[in-house]
Amino acid sequence: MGMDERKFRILQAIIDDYILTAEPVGSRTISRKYGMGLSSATIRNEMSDLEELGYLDQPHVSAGRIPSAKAYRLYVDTLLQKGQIPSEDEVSIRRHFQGRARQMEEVMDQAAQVLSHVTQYMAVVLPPTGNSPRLQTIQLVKVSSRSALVVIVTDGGIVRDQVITYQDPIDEDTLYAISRALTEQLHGCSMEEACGKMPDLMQRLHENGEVLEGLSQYFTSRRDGNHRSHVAVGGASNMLTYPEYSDMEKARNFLSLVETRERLASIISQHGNVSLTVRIGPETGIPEMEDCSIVTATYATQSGRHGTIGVIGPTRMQYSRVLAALGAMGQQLTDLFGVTENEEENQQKER
Amino acid sequence: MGMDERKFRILQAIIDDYILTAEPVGSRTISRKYGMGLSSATIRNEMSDLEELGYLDQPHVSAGRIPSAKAYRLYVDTLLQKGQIPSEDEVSIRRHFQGRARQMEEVMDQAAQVLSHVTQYMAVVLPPTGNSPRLQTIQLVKVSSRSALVVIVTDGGIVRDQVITYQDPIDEDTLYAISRALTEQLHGCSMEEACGKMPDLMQRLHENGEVLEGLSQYFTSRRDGNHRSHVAVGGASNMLTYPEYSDMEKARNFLSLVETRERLASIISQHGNVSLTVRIGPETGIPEMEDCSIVTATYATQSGRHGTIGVIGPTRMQYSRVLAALGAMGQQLTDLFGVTENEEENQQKER
DNA sequence: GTTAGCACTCTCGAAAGGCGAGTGCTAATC
DNA sequence: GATTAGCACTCGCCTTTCGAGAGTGCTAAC
Repeated sequence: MGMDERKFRILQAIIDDYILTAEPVGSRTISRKYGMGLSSATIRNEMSDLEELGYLDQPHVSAGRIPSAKAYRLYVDTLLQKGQIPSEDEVSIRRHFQGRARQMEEVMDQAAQVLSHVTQYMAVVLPPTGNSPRLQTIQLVKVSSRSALVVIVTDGGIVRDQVITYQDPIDEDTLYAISRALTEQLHGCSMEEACGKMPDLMQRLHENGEVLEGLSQYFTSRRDGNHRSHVAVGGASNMLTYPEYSDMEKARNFLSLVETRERLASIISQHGNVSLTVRIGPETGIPEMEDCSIVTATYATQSGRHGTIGVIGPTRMQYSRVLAALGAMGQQLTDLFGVTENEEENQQKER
Repeated sequence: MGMDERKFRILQAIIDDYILTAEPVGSRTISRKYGMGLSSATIRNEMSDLEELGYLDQPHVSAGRIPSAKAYRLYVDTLLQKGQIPSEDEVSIRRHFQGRARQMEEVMDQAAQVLSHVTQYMAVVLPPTGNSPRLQTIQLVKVSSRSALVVIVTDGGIVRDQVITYQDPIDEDTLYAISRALTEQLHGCSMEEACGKMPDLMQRLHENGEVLEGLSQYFTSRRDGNHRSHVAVGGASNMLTYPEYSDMEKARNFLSLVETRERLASIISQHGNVSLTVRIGPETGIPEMEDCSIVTATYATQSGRHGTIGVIGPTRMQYSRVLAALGAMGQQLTDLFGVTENEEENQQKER
């Protein structure tokens, strides 16, 4: 007994129906709604086979069948083979980003919002990370006579800023001079390298030791790449719509997980640099998400940095739609950050 | 029939018990657990009176009584009269912020986290707003030859930065010169005033019209004070713990409201500049929160700007504990932003 | 190989009934 | 006059029961 064409079509019908209704599917339903001119009895036999093959589960004897994780896997794999399905959602995604190019975090938030709205599941957007960013410009901005704001521009955009304070007042011109010196010395360095160079610099600019001290701490704190600035989440409450989470305890655990952004980010970013991944139910390896699937896509900024976007929904999610939406959104973000941040031509001119 | 001492104590006992159990309280329970040497029959009579006075509700004839919003109001008012109750939570709050002074948003997030953890309700932290911030320093940081990052420092700390782009390349020294000129001209201005001054400036520095154009747009976008940078939320999932939200539909609506941060922020920030407010159930005026109470406190940074912190929980929340925690956290944040940002001495020296 | 028919299983929802918590009233007591 | 014991009564909730309905597996016929 193997998996023939007919079995496959029946399985597909079952999955489609289950995605729609979240109820176990019976042989009669398939026979009528998805026809193929077969009687329920025949379907029944096939379903029995499919169960034995591990594609279907039966909650109890007198209920219909439910697709297993294995079934979804097959379903998604064939979906992926066929190539991306274009969709009308793509248009609505495009429309949301027309015009104003905003700040990165705003875009991320908006992307999560749109994605969750389009799919009706939960969406997560992570900022670009990867090959540790190279310093490009360092600038100290005077806040008061005894404190300054450190602004660091990396090749991949802006790293967050931070206030440093010191005892001896420093005026603007001096700050500017320090900034120039620092930029000159540290241009093109990674955070680690910058850490290494700091002692040397502190000797050279010893009269401003205090400033450099603060800066040094800052580099150290950012060195470990795991500092994720912002995690945008949208539509978490959508998950409560689905019967999968009608159990309060489950829902609570899930939302509690979503609230710890670091953990969520690490879950979402676990794709082996594959641009489009689908993890189904147990494949996620996360107890709170045993009834969930996670679909991720990546977007690129210039300089090879990649961000991740993901959709989390019940295992019976509308994969084709989610895949399409994620693809479209990934493209959209790539375009967006390409335009906003892309300065390759200019940089080449400069050299 | 009036509200005498004994009635009040009985009412208090009922509220205390209901806060603990979320179950209607019967006369027998009060008689036994909260003694006072009265029999259940006497309590019963008093409860009947209290119901007539509008302090108690009865879900149905053969159930115990439930405190009404009016009862909570009385309860909270006397709590407030007695003055702040010190608590052991204060210590745990203090401990969380020892050492490292971090970036504002991090502190906010952390505050929301701690607050929700201590109270077991949901916590919200809003950044300081108020008397529209005055520009202090404007600095353009080179990102590439054709784009720069605008960093604006206001008297109240840091305003977000934004990238502007332009056609003609500008080098660092020119950017610095522009920055100096802008700072000189716009120091002490509000966003609106800055908007007004821009046309004039654009004439004077006409060769850099493009940069100023971008800047002008930026000012305009920030002019309307409703631009709230960040809303920190913690413990939203805690709300699912309480039987008040065992109804999925309610829970969903609530969480959906929480997800739209603007709306949440506007709800939390609706305190008439009173440093400590309690809104109980219907007093909130928000349908999704009819079973909730909102407690807010404010914290101050220098220059008279105020931020808001709030806790949202079921109407039967542990008010005394929440009030204490909020008070402690408000103080903590005031101290923190006082130390980090407070430069009053220095500023006075400068003048 | 496919299908009709049938007995069987098991869940779900409604109805029924008992339990228990709590009340209000009355009459006795302090 | 306030307090309390006693008692009848109410009503939500829990459990049980039971029938309906959906679905299956098997067998025998096509």
